[in-house]
Amino acid sequence: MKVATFNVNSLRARLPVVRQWLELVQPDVVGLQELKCEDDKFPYKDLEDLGYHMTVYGQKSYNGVAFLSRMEPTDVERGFHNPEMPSDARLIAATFDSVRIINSYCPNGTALGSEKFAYKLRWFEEFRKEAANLTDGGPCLWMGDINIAPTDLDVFEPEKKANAVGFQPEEKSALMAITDLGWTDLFRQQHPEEDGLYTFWEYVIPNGFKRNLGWRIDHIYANPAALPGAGKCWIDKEPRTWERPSDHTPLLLEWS
DNA sequence: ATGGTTGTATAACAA
Repeated sequence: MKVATFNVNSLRARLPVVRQWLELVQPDVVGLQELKCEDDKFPYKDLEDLGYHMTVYGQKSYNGVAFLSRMEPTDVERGFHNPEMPSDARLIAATFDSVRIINSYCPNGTALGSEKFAYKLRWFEEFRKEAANLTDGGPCLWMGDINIAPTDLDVFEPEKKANAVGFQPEEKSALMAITDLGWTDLFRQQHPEEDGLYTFWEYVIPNGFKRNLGWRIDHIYANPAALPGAGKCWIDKEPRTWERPSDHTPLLLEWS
């Protein structure tokens, strides 16, 4: 089956792009991020004719994650288990046939030294704790907008990013503390040397997409049990070229 | 050059 992750930056604003892309690519499971709507404003009726189950965890204005899937998922979980964590809608997990998929919209961090930056690090630490047991069990994929570029290959002009949120040593360490437990970055595994392969281009940089001034911050990770099922992993840049695009573009995985 | 754009609590904030 074809699995995808796509930060849509408002699903309602992105309906034409998302519909066209679903019809063109025919993915079996899609993890969406940045819905920017509450559950009761989710555009179920605008998507129902495309034949997807919709499993939603939304909130007002910000964040929000969902699955669109051909098959009905089981064992849906929303948010962290830890009740001490804020209840922002950034995390949804479900099982599709035999594979567990975690779809996350990791915090952006906003600015160095800010409360939101501290929350980002706390969020990754909590995720590390809660996901620690998942690398020992059955097949599991972790995907989404990770909001961290792991290496110099993953961002334009890395030498100028000393103060850039998403490229700080403590952010990379927070991500590595998770991936070191046994998560493989499938796209990087398949493109171990190549730079300039991005999933996100800021709106604010003039012609940033055309000039390929981007970041690879959307990832799909496989645990050890999921590795044998992982086929090709690729970035689909096409929807970023369409009218009123998201600032992100989808990352896909062939899974069997 | 601390700019630029897009989205949502249509004012200010988030990204």
